[in-house]
Amino acid sequence: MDLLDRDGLTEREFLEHYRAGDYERPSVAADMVIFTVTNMEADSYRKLPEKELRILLIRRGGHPFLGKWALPGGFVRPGETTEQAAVRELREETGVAEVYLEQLYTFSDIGRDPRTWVMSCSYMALINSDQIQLKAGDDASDAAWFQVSYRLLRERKELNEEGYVKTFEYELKLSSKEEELTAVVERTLTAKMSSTSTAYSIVSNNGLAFDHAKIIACAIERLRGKVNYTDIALHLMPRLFTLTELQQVYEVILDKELLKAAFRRKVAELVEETDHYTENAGHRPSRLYRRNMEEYR
Amino acid sequence: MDLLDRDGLTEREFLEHYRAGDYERPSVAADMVIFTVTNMEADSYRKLPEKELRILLIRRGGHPFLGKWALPGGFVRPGETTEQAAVRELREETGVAEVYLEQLYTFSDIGRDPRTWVMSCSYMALINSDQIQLKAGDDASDAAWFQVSYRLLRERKELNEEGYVKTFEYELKLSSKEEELTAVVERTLTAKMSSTSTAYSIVSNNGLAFDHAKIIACAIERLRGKVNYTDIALHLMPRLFTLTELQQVYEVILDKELLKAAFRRKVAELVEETDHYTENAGHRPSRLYRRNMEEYR
DNA sequence: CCAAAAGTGTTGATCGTACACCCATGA
DNA sequence: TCATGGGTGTACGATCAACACTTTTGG
Repeated sequence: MDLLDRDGLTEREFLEHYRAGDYERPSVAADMVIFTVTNMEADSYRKLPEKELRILLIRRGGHPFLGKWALPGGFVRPGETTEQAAVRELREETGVAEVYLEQLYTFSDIGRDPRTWVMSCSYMALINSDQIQLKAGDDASDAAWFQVSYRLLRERKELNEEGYVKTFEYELKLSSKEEELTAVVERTLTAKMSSTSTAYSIVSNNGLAFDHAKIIACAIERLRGKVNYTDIALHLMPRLFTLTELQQVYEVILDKELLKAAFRRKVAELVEETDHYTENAGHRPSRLYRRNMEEYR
Repeated sequence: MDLLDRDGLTEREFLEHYRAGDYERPSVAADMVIFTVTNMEADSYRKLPEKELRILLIRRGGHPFLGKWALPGGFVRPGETTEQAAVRELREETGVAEVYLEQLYTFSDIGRDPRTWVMSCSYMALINSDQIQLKAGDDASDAAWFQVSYRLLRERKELNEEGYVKTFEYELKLSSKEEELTAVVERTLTAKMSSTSTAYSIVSNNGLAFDHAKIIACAIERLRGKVNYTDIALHLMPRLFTLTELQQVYEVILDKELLKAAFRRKVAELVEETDHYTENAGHRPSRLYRRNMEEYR
């Protein structure tokens, strides 16, 4: 089984003498969009608190993009996978270890980092509100949770001789107590006879570093897509929750209102009843549920 | 707007003096799973040819994995995105320029390439049978189209105190005229209270280089998933095709038989009628359709 | 009492599955 | 003529949207 190559070397000999060439290599960063859901206390004692979808951003303390807000992340180190790098960064920034983590997309546009050749392998993480309080903003004022809003602004379609081009413009708004960042991200779908391709581009950007507006847009779209056919949203819930709370989370992710009866039937098999109820709520107590670990997906 | 950093530099000054550190960097390769569908001529003059799903593999001419079969691909060069690298490789290997191209996943396991630190940003390409004949195996006997079969072998589920582990074992079989490669790929879904993660691993592997069995499995799963809710399969069709041919392509991708009536209703809005018909078929002529460029997705 | 939410039942539309049936061709 | 595929109609069940209605609490 010792095949010899053109130079008469076995694989072992080849590897022993292998020298990585002098080709230029990119740096690879793992950047993460960390989602959580928080409560906005309501005025009336009867009303339930409203839910808000938030992501964690870090203020840049050095060039480039000094003072702008960026996704938590960092370079992948030797001996580490991109996923391990993401987990490491996550723990450094939030102190949280066990979360839902999913690779999103690898961005490699030239010039996306003005310093040098850097690709970003991006991840989405979901943290529930239980875990979040442990260690909120570690590096003090340099980290903050921003409320997310992502809405379709405009939709265009142009036909040409070989196909069509569809353009979707989304407005991404991120707001913390002190700041509001806005970006417009465009998704372009180019359909020709024998090809179809999708490309993102940043139309305008106020306050976000690098191409992170794209990455955030990508994450929100993935989250919205998956919410409908997986139990992914349950990773944003504390251990015990009411079905109304779960519905609020779905609503805040999808940015649209859902019907109660239909929603309950839909999520019925994703959750499990407990014998616990909410108390002192100003209205009828609500049964508490937990994630169903028995079935599905 | 000229912010100064800790060293009193503007962004421009900082960038002018920026020197990429001596950190070790990974090589990044773009590897592609190129799918096409071919006809297997049938015996009887009445019968339609059977469709086969195929992917392109290249035989390794040097260490490591000398003699094994690998996905077409190569290192991403400076000044190039991973997608551009994929397009370049695609043209080099097949001579085809306009195809459906989609990024799949970035694999970064340590040791996946025994030579050095290499990540693989993987892509899936779909080529229709019109394009394919132009330039089949460029590098002669070193490239070949392999018929794909990917079947669930076993499914396990283990419960433990903090959640469960589900394991799916798939058999990947790739056959060309001369060779048959087999691999078993395992997908493991680990669900704990506040996290869920999926991991692929190669259980056995006979004839494929690197971790390419994983990449191929990933591509097939993506293709199967998308077939059901997009018009992606149309990229595998020639310009004009019958609905039965399209159905055959769906069947060969999903590896299951579909009902004619239901299928036709489902794809009705993805295609457009033409006034052309098949001829000399040994049975009733069939209307030819083309991809509908008006609507959807 | 009553505001607010918890929770359930019904109806009609849409969609997928399954099956049955008739039509048209050319060797 | 008849094997083979082309093409359509219908019926049943599951799922989902929309709405209406009853129940239960705490101030």
